[in-house]
Amino acid sequence: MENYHMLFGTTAAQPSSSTSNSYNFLAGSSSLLRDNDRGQQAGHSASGLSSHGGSFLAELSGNSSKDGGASPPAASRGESSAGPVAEADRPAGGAGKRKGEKKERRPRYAFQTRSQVDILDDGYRWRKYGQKAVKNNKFPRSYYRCTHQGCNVKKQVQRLSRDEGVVVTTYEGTHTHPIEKSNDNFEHILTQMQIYSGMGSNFSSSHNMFH
DNA sequence: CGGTTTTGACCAGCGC
DNA sequence: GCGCTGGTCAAAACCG
Repeated sequence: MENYHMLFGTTAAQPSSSTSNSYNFLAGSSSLLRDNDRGQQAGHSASGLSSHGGSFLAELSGNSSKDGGASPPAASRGESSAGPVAEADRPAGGAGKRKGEKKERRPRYAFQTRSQVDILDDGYRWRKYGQKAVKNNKFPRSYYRCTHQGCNVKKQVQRLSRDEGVVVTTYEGTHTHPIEKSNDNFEHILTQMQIYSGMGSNFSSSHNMFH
């Protein structure tokens, strides 16, 4: 992930005005999504989408001061307070077992890529833990989590319905361990995708940036 | 066999 | 307060 950070580091690294300038290309994406919905859910579409994208961008670009650092990292996802008994009580499901854990905001980095494959090998190992169909997108969104112990990094991958070739990947959190694979591989994946960096006014493919 | 994906259900947040 | 939507869990299926 460090690689990504470096690659798109120009956005996040900006010391000043770090709020808005980062991820301008995401703004582009939101407009794309808006284009997608083709006006269904009139009245709801604009506000809903804008709010959706807005929060998305907000979380991405800056830390919301809403909670004000309320929760230190609980660090233990597997609280599993309920034993098998609860399972018997509730067949299939029981997702919301943990209670004490609050939402802690962690940095999120998102970008669009153009690729044929949803899952780009970024050097880390991911385990898929969910898949959900989102509104206004015919392609489902996939949720992945880093399999490394103690590493709570998550990422979600979604493909735009309009542009089948465009894949939006959102990373959440920071890896606390080195990459498993060599970085050469990363270079390899660049050859099969183009990164939309919408900063500035025109698109440029990462292809050119690195070669 | 171990790890990963699949898949339906549950839950929390938000809007109405 | 209800319903919709997105995010997560976990058992079962799947795959090397």
